[in-house]
Amino acid sequence: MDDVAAKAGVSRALVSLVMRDSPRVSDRSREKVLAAASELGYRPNLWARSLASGQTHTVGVMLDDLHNPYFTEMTEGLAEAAAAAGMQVLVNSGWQRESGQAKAIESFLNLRTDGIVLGGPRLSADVIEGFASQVPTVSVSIYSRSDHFDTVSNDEIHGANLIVDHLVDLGHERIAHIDAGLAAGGPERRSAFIDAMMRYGLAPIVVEGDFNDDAGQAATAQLMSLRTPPTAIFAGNDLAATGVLTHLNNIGASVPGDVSVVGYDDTLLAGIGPVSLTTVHQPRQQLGRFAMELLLERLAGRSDARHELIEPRLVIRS
Amino acid sequence: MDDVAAKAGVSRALVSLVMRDSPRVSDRSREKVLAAASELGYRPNLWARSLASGQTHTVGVMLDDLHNPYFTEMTEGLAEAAAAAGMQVLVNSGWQRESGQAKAIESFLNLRTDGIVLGGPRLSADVIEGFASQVPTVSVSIYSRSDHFDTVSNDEIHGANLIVDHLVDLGHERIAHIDAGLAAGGPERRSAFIDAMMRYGLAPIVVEGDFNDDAGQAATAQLMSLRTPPTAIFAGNDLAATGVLTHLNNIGASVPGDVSVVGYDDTLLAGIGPVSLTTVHQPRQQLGRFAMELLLERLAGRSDARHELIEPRLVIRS
DNA sequence: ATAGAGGTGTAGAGCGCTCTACTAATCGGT
DNA sequence: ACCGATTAGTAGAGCGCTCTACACCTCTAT
Repeated sequence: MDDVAAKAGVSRALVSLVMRDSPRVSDRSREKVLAAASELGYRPNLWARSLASGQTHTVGVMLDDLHNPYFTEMTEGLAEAAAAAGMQVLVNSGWQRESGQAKAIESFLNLRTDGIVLGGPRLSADVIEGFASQVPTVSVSIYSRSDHFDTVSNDEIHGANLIVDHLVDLGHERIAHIDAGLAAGGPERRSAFIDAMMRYGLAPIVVEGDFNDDAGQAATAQLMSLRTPPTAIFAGNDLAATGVLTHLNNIGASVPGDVSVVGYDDTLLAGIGPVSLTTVHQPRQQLGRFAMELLLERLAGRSDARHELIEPRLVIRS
Repeated sequence: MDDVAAKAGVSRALVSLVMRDSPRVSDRSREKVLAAASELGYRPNLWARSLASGQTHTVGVMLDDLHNPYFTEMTEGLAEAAAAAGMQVLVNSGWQRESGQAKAIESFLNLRTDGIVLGGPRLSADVIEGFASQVPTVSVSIYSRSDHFDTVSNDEIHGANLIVDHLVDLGHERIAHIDAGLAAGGPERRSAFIDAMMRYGLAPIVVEGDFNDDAGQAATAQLMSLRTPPTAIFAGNDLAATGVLTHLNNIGASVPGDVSVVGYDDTLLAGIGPVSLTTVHQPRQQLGRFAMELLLERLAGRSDARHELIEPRLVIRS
């Protein structure tokens, strides 16, 4: 910066102003500085800038699992919104473990990121509040009523109801749900399913599963070996639903002829021709954009917590 | 840091040493400092540290497309290796455009990351060399013989040959390839496809596409409207192949009955039961780990370029 | 002619660390 | 009793920026 200032015959402070697009610089000086800078190959050091200004212009994004398209698509929306606001995105994986998540967050705190976004936290609200007081924090996909951090989540109850309504409309009475244990959204979807079924006076059939293909297959094998197998299966998410399809395909059952199958999330998978899965759409990229908006509001001064619930919608396929 | 030093009754320099786990500190002082630090809730500012030390301990990872599981899985392997080496990973998307990639890299340069990893660069070797001289750079999935940056790539020629051999073995003669323009691996796959077809004395049918679902659908629509449509389609990657499947499904063509479809990459999508796509497997996480290793070697002082080629294998599905 | 306003530019003290060079204390070994 | 080596700790000058306070110049209105 000193070299550029010397070459342009101005002060270091002026170079700083030019680099930050300040309007307080005359066109003549601006040009001189820009010319000197490009000639010397000068580029401002963003970290030194952060140190001096106290703002890092970075957001730390902790993802439970980089492997899960749900989170990466959310991050995509978030990154877009961040870029528009002139912010960097720092991604850390929590490796599907609580300890990994804690480590990821610790490193964001040390880096003094301007904000933290949690994608599928496995941490209790207490723990989150612990650092949310130090840095604006938004939790995505896990609902909470905390006063200290914002949340953006899907209305799981509504989503599960959409599915049950749809299946009942089609005339189904023996509807089974493959749950997802404690994974993000799993418990809510299960209990909403049970409630909805009870409301219709139908027996809620629930088997244990997880958010992956294998679990879907195994659970379907169990369900189809019942004395009276279900006529419809609501899988915990799309990945599990494809497992359902695979098993049904293996035993020669037709879909939706013999059994109806519904997924959840409307990931890329559901839309593929031969899969064509009816599912609940969650606007993942929008979720990410929303999270970024909340963060920006916090940075702009808002101090009360906001909890956004996003309305899902049913995508009817075959 | 001053407060901690005062509280512990030592100098600021000693606090610095303790925070960096220096062996040059007595156990007694170490305990005093640690106690004072935790009492005051002190945590070192990693950016100030970077400024002073000249090392940022971050790697910038530019991904052509966050949406593509190929890249995120690669990043997963890379992030793991980075964490093991005590480095942060900064992820930026290039939004599938050359200009987006340039912007992403620009920001890494401004941040002075210790290294840059390019996941599927759409930039020419010249451009890459331009910044590779300033910061250690590894390009993943695009082969190059440059002396100025390292590459980790898949043996695309071998992969494309595996596919053509397989399809010819199945008796196909009208085989079409949907290419991926200049996207990572695209040109290599296309030219290897053409060579392999020529070797069999078969006419290489090539249409233009890209590494996404839409491009796959559009290209398939073109192919199927030919007077004599191909009996087999080799898509540039799995994502494009799912587009192929979707279109074929829409027009009522059966796979593999009417048309055989082959993808590339063996992503998550290919393994799904109802998709069951024959494809070429690339060890993506290993690719990422490899890239990180090369980067660490560079940081440790290696100055000659290394170009690693990874052998792919065919995964035969339906 | 003069004061005030607005537009440009500068000096210099930080931001929170690390690093080099140095001092002081301790430790065998002669 | 003295020496050099080792160990433990410190002072203070950076690292590359921003930011506050202030100086200077040119207008315009009185």
